[in-house]
Amino acid sequence: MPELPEVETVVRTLEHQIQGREIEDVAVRTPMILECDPDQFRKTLIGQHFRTFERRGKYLLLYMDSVLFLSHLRMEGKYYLQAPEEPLDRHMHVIFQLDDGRQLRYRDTRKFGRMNLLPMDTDLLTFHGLGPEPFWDSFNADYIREYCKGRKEPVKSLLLDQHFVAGIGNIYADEICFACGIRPGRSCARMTKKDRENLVTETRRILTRAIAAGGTTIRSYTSSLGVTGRFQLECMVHEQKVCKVCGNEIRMKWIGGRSSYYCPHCQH
DNA sequence: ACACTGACCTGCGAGC
DNA sequence: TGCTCGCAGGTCAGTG
Repeated sequence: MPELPEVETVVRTLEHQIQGREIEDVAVRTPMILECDPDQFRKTLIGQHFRTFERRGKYLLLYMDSVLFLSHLRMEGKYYLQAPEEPLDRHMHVIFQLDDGRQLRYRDTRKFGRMNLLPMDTDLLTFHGLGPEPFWDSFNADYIREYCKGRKEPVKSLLLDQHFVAGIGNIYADEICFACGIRPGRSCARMTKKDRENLVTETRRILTRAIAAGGTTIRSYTSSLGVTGRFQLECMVHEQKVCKVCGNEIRMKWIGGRSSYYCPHCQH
């Protein structure tokens, strides 16, 4: 569920909570969460401090003293800051003991999330083949036109393609299509110049609003609250029954293996 | 080269 | 009540 705005919220919350803290110990209870050797992971992180906090697409980038700690929450990954006395449940897979006595706990019911350690100088521009961030100048109408050359896939699938643009998931993809008045199943080859321009502005507008909404929750974080974002923005179409603009019934269609919600009256 | 499908996981809710 | 089944979704490997 975490998409770009939620990951951004998690990054900023962690920055606020644990910047400068040292990792005293690491317990890896579920090795499959790691993309590297668990012993190596533990040994490398012990003694390192959390220095700077960034995001690229849906990846959390935690820069330590001499290593880049990478975390992807996938569907249900969450971080908790808790006291060691608080009980662990069976979904808490990686525990970081901090030098202030607290523990940073990674919880993930479906074990889809992944962690890795990479060199500090890892090139994040081309990292994992990720496309531009929605807020980069390089994500513009001309870029979309070039990317779509020779492609016929649905606009919805395009938005979910992390090589096209980084950070958008199923919920925001539906919302962006609605905001643009484009049916999610329409071929990207049939977008007009105006559609491409709208896609850029509406993507940025919706993500900006969602980040702002997520950001407002940061103030209320307590030490044990899950550092995560549920969807902060009120959805216009995703999982809705009735269109909030025209009152028509919202339809659900299977596009690229994803449930896709749209208003047949407002979107063409 | 592009497009589509299944696997990875687990919890939950619908239906019988 | 208790079981099975399908669905949720991000990413990537595999296939057409």
